[in-house]
Amino acid sequence: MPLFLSTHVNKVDKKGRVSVPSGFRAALADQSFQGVVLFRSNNHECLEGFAYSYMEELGERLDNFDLFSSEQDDLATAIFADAVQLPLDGDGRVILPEGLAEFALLDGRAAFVGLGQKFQIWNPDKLEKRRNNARKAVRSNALTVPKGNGGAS
Amino acid sequence: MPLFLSTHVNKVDKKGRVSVPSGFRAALADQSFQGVVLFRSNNHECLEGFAYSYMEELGERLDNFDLFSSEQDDLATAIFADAVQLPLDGDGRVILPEGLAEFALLDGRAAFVGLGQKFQIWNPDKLEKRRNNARKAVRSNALTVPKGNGGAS
DNA sequence: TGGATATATATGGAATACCATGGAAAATTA
DNA sequence: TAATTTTCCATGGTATTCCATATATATCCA
Repeated sequence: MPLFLSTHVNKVDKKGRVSVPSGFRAALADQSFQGVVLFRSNNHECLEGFAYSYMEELGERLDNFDLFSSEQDDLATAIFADAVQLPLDGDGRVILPEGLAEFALLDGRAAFVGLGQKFQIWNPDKLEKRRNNARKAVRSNALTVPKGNGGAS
Repeated sequence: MPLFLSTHVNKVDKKGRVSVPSGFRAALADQSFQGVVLFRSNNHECLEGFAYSYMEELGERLDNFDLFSSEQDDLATAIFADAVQLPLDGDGRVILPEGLAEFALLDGRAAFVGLGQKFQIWNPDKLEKRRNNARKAVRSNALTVPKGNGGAS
């Protein structure tokens, strides 16, 4: 299973083009759709990115909510309605839609942050704070990665 | 299952290259990805190293958290965002990214410390102190190795 | 047992390939 | 035709590969 790992900062040119880090492209290699899916994060001022195949899995998970529950509706709206599907060009770049770039406060540089199954795109300056907060949270809440299905509620 | 054992001190050249001890390489032999994954330790001024397969396992475990929960987000950020995936070159070396070398205070030499499933990379001088402390802790707390699935919560 | 040879490992430097990036050309749309 | 989007190509920088040498470890034979 390919994972999104590490952090890479790339430039956004005036046409909104950004190189997807080559390591991330490798994680997308054997997909039917050559590209990424992006949408606004619910928790931070950043973008969330997935492989297309993972979106399908997301759909299945949402099925675990009651079909007409407001939670299901809210989540589906937040995720699917807002998502954009961006193809890679011949040189491994995508074009960030203006609205998304604005939302994530991306001026000229974009930090691709690998989070395993997904990744995020941050303004490099904002990211630094976020990182420190995450580390702090892990330490102070004594968060650990559960064995087996330990995290299931 | 790969086991990392013993301690080896190797040189870091000016390009940041270090030979991974051959014993460690043997532990990585039958892996899909020929290389190691490194990130900053949360507890010490050293680096932690894993086989790629271990990261895959971590990824699966993290999947057990709700996808957009802050716990999932914090853990993934703390673990995956900081991690780097380093391939072995033809001679069994990796190149240490500058940021990581700096964090672990590695100037020209790196001590690879086998810890079973994982290993650490230390500044050889700092390691000596750490070792004494660890031995002391084991003695005074009468620490022992749990048997079977002792680690399960 | 000692010495010599062979094997494996570690290390340094040079050649090569890859990737990110900027700009221009071609194609598409209005 | 003008404006936009998409594809293509050129370049500089960086990372990866290749080769050559030194050091240590193991093997073999006398």
